[in-house]
Amino acid sequence: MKHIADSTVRRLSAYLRFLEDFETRGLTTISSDELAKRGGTTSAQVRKDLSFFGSFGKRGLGYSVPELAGRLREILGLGREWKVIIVGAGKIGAALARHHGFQQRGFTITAVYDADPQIVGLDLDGLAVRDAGHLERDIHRDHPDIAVLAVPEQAAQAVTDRLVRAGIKAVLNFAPAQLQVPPEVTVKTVNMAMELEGLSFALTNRE
Amino acid sequence: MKHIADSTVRRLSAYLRFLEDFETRGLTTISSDELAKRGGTTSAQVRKDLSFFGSFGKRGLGYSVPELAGRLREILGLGREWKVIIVGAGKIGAALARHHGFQQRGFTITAVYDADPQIVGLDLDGLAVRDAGHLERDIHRDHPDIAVLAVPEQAAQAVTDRLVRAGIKAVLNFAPAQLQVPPEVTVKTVNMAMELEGLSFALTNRE
DNA sequence: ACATGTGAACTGCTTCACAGCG
DNA sequence: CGCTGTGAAGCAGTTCACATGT
Repeated sequence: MKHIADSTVRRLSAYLRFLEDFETRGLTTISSDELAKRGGTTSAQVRKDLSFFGSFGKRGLGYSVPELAGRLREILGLGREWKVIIVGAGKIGAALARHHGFQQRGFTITAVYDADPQIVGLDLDGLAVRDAGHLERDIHRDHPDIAVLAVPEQAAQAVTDRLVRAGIKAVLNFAPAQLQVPPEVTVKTVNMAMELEGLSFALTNRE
Repeated sequence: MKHIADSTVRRLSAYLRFLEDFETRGLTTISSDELAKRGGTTSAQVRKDLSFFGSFGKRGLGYSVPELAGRLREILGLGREWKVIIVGAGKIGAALARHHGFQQRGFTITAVYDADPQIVGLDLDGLAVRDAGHLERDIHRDHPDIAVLAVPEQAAQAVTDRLVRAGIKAVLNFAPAQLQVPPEVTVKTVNMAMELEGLSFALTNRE
């Protein structure tokens, strides 16, 4: 398949959210222009984004809401359950483990790990924190698809190396570190410090 | 000033992190190439990024670590304290309030708000959760610089409108919503659901 | 008539390559 | 000589504009 830009995937994800909203409101068709307005983009952008994957619309009419939503779920790989493990049960890891919003879209948290004996064994809304020493064993047994990394900066690369060696192919990284991974592994990094500094820059340099 | 790309600012932020690491290790000079390797980019990119703001290096030698770190702090606006309020003290908001990592770089959490009477008054590591009804009054009195939005999706736009009307110029948004704000307000959105879907897409469509 | 789908034009970020200077 | 600083070239993502289909 032709390479799809990251920005395109993010917009597809946004379109799906809007379509689900329209779906619950009982609307059956939508135009690229309406979709664009909700997503803060342009109708041409919407049509171009969708065109990478086929022709889903009817000329002169627009798109069928349920059909397009279905196609987007397919494209984004949301037609199945993804097993997610959380590594690091500190403040952020624990908050994510307790956050039940992911379940909705098919992301199931199957385990939470920590290296601190004080934390191992704690209950997080029904999930017992496991010993990080068992990561490899558990990954070989349970085959989780995605690892959420919420460990301290200094541990991030070492833990990532272990996850990759054990077969993990997708990592959502909350540590403020630039992770090195082989090309077959996908990493998305959420760096709150960086975002705050981006705001600091904007506040400082606005004219 | 010439417009600076978002990607450039994010890299500057990363360079600063590496420089601080070098600083603590006592190194005094660094080349664009070393900086590039740590940041997963190229030396030309590093030099181009810096060139927007001046000429900080010595030809044939590289950059002075403390000097460049200082210049980057200046550029990013980190030479001062930024007052940050957190709106929404649910799982994510509370975790952020307790996360002391922000303090390090000059971001001080001055208040936390929630609309739920069950939550108002709770103590989060020394910060009492305030009633969201007092947002406007407090903003006029305390002049916070940045608002972190950690409220449910349905409330996100309405709360943003209140913040903007009260004078907030920078928002870090954790709600899965596309916020509408006037041009003088900067918004950065962290959308974990979208990141997970990006990983789902990558896992589904890798060849 | 109306909205899609798509080459072509455009914009802007990244990479190249080399002149300039310590 | 080595590494920076920077125009020029290259490339990728966005926008334009219109032919196409209903």
